[in-house]
Amino acid sequence: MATIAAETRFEIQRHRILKAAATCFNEKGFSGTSLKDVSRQLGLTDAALYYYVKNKEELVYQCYLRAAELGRDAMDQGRIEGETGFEQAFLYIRYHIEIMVGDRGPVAIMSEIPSLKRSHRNEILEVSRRHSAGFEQLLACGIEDGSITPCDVRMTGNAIMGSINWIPKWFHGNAGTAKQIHNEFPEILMRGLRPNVARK
Amino acid sequence: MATIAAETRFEIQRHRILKAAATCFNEKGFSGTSLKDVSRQLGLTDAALYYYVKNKEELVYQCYLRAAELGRDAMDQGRIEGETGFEQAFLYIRYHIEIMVGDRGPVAIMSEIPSLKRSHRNEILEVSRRHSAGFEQLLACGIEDGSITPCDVRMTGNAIMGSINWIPKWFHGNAGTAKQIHNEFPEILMRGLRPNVARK
DNA sequence: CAAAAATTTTAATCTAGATTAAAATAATGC
DNA sequence: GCATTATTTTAATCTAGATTAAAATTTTTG
Repeated sequence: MATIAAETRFEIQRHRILKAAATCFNEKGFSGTSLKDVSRQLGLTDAALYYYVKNKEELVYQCYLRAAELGRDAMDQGRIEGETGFEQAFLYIRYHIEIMVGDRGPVAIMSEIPSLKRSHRNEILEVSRRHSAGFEQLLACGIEDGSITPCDVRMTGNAIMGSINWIPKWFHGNAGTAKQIHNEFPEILMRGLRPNVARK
Repeated sequence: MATIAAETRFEIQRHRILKAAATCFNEKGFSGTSLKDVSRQLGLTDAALYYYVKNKEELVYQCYLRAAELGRDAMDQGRIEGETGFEQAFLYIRYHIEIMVGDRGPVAIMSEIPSLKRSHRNEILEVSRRHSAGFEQLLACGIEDGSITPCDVRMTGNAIMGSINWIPKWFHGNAGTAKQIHNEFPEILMRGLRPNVARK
């Protein structure tokens, strides 16, 4: 078999595990998925997982870290490529969703932060807050530069992020739907924010 | 102590239990909450819960049934009171959110349907589908009567319901925020759907 | 108030699933 | 191919938490 540097091999397997775990967690929740659920997907034994993560809590934590990283990447890219605040927000959403429903997914929904141990919980909460704040900032910039109609950025952000976070609850890997989602969702989520030339 | 008819007393307690359970489930998930978590909130023993529900699965099931009922009520009321499709959808959202963040809440998020036993799962899925379909129909009516701008009602419905479903993940009972949510959210979720007199 | 019914608790039992240690197997470098 | 390192499995252990039965307590009814 092709020789692969140890670290790479390890990282690949670790990565597969995180994706399998994310699938399970999204579907059945943290406590609802057993390590056997995860390992079975990979043709492994549950005990094998302990070679890659310290324990189950660590597994969720890593999933969340990865989710945060992917979200951050999407936002960075949106920031770079968009001109106006609107475009930046729009592109961020587009990229984030593309990742969630595409090959790099599934991405774990951070819906069980309370299950994490204190230090991890605090870290994820912090990262999560930063992400929300970043999005709100995009919106604020858009309002500033006139590309977004004035609104409560906190609540608007919550609404949009909620929609995005909920996607894995109803999307289960159908390719057609995936295309539909990433084609339509950014527009659906942002269309209320276009400043109107004339509205009574 | 004031004498209360047995059935009423039972129903009251049962109801308190469902609300306490919904709080826990929303926060920590199905498997993540122990019956002790629920009973502790009420000053009871975990064993006492078995007088009201057959088992833990039944408890979630009942929570979901109640959530479905409240959602249905809100939609009915929106249908009755609104004139146009837009108004009906808007009012439904308003009422539903009012319930979720108000005194009748918390309402359980139906995020762990897979944890239900088959028959319950099927029933909840059916009810849930019906609810989505009902909302999509409101949107379709709105498009029909010109109060809503043409759009993909399936995807738009998913987006809006996702926002709503996610609310309990970040709202934790603060009265000020509650007011803000139910004042602003309906507008935030629906503002993209107003037909525009003029848009390039 | 006393009997009957309703509600709750106490004290077990039982099980799934997390975790671990030691053994077995596979991959790699020389 | 051999020695070493990496990976996985087998086979225990251990524990939290669901569930239950019987006893205790509280409420209701006549």
